[in-house]
Amino acid sequence: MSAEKNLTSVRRARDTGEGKDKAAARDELRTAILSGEYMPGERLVEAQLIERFGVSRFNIRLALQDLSGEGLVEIQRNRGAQVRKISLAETIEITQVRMVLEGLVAAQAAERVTDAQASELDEIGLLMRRAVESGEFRRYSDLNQRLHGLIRTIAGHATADRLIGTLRAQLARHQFMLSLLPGRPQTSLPQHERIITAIRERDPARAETAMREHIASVIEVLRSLEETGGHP
Amino acid sequence: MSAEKNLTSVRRARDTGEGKDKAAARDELRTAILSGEYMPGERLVEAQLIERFGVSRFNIRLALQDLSGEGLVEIQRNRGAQVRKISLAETIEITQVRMVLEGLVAAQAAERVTDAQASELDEIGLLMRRAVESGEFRRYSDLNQRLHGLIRTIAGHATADRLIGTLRAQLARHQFMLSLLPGRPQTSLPQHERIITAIRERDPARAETAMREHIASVIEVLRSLEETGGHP
DNA sequence: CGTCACTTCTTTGTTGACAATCTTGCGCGA
DNA sequence: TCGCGCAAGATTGTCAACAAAGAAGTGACG
Repeated sequence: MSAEKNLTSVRRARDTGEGKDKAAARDELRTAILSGEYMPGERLVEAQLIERFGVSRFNIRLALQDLSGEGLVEIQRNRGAQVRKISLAETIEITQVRMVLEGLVAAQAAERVTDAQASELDEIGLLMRRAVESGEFRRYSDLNQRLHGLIRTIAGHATADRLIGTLRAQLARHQFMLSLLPGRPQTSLPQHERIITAIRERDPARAETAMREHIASVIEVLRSLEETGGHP
Repeated sequence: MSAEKNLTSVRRARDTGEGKDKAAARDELRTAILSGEYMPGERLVEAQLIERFGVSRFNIRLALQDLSGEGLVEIQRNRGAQVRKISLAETIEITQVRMVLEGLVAAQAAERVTDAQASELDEIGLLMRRAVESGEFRRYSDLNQRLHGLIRTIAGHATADRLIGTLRAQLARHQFMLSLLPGRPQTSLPQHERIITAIRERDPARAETAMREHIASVIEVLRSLEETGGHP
């Protein structure tokens, strides 16, 4: 059962120059955490992870170390690792950082977008509108991710891209909840359309403003949760 | 000679909950890299580091792993670690990210500044003006760091703070060069004063704009270097 | 009945040896 | 002389056993 997995992981190890099993363990464990399989605060006992992933303890520890660097896991000396808890206050901070970073990326996307990419943006916008009109919220959420991802691709800003990726991962659980709040799609759809329009018209300043307003409205929601006592 | 060092590192290990020698090795190695003791591209051979820091190989590896996460070191499988080279293009990207992050921090500082902190800002501004007038560029550079640090303290934005710290570290060498460019202080002094004024008057939007203009002018300098072929 | 010290067990941290890989220097032949 | 393979050395990657720390259970004492 582990033969094929070993082969692929070895293959990738050759290509990327990473520890053969460490990378596999890290990726699988990250996926497990993001999918909610391990809850925040839950202890990650090395022996259990060894059994689950079939990887040596050495590589498990390296993987945990990596995820600690990504902010998904917290390691306490002699006390092991646990899934990091992220408070609502910290969620707001992270989203604020995402706001300015994605704003930067949107501006650069507006400077670099090609005609082909512009029509791709338009298409996503169209699909989003349809999804909202027909109440397909899950599909809308997927399109949302695809839109932000495409904008990041267009911008080609590796540094911002990497940071946004790790920040988004830390909020994976919260974002999921947010997109399901009542009225959210009706609020965010026009925001998304403004972002698309600004990038398509190659207007960096307006693209940045539109992106920031969009994420600022997410922060507003988070702040309101803070007051009504909606705990993480 | 290593007795006292071991004592302090053990002490800190207890307090922070980190590996006793790993943290020491990481900090010392980072300092060595930032001070230019190891040049970009230079190989960091584990055996040498063991001898230099008097730390076990295990902890040296952990330290290298950490610094890799900070972007100071690049690790290639079976080929060891080397000081990461940062191209001019990447320097620009990193500075762009710093621009938006420090802008965010400046805005939040304007919202939270106390009267005592406001006068401290004023004082730094005064000292900066004096330093420029008397041509003390080294002192001006120090005050520059102190100003940005104070703003970050006032803002109290842990997430942005941490990211800015790692980004600044990656550029440590370049920043040093930049502050010595002819005419730089005359350009940046009024920018700094505008930042101080905006924060003191508790105007977040203007504080953010001023900070971004300040760092944008750094990016302009970098872009000009890019064209004249001023290599990293 | 609660609490404190002690013991036991679980879990993590560290080390040294060994294996895999890369690099370097050498010799051979064209 | 130059290029090519091969072997020796250097360097990193991995593992399994051991040491140390923390957590949990136990029993005696107030």
